[in-house]
Amino acid sequence: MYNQEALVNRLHARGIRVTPQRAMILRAVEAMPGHVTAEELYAAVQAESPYVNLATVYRTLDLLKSLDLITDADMGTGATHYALRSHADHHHAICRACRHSVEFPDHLLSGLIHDLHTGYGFEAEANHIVVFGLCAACAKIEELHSSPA
Amino acid sequence: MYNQEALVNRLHARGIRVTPQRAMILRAVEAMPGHVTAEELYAAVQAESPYVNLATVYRTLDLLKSLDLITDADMGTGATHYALRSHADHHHAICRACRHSVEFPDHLLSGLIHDLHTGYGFEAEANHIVVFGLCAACAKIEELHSSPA
DNA sequence: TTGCAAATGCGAATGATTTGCAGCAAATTG
DNA sequence: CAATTTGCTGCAAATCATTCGCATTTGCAA
Repeated sequence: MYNQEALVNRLHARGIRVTPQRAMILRAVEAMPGHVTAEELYAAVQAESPYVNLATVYRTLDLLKSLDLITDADMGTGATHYALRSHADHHHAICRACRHSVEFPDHLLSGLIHDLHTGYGFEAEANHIVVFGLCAACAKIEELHSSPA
Repeated sequence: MYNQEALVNRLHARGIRVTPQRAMILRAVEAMPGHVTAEELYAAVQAESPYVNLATVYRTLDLLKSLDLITDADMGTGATHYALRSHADHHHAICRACRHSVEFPDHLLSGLIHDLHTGYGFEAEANHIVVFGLCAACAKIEELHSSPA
């Protein structure tokens, strides 16, 4: 898996200070699977050391984002979800009814990304696209509700 | 263009009360082009009558959303943008550097929507998809900054 | 060691959205 | 019609994620 120190090394390599709190946050990001909220990371880091501030978590997340090491996505829950860039090989289709999310692979977007590039010169950062809609089950339910008009 | 009373009629048709404030908000939604924030609608309606509350604007927007008459999209500005469902025949590619947005047509997503449907039974409501990335100009600038490594 | 820039903690501020609740208006009932 | 139920509104207060100001601490360089 991940080096568990990969992010720390990346920061070092770029001559960025790696403070204890940053190291803890970085390790937490790497250790947690998939997408995490700032709050969840905060909780994880607190378990290790209670003297890390939520604001610092946000600031570190911002730093990592600006270095392109993590990606963020709005999954429609109110809180931003973060994930390692290297984890971003899939996307999400989220059902607006049951809130469940279906992951779908990267290549379903390759057409769109290609078209945006050739047609508009736009470099889509399609790392964690979120598409809303209705999952199979909920779509069926909606249908029942609307058809007997 | 739009009937200017189309939404009002739709509500009537569904047996939903059309109060003065709702009528004003509905007309404002129809009159304003493209995507609007709740705050902008609020301002527009205030101009007509100062006794309409922001909470009512939100509540009406929720109502319209639940009736599928409008769509909402997070354009990354903090505030949700609303648009008439009938206006939703395009999508947005937003540059994370210059914040400009490129509109792209519906059909670039047809492949994705089709794949999600056949592969996952997911009914994507791809009315106002927002894709972030870099526009042609900003991509070039980024390139200059990173290449001399 | 001295100094300065960068990083942190803390609590307060922000900004969009929601909610509780009392008052009102419209629709429904008898 | 009067009475009653149902739903809408305004208001102000509450939420919730995120950011800021600012005083303090830390890391690294001279």
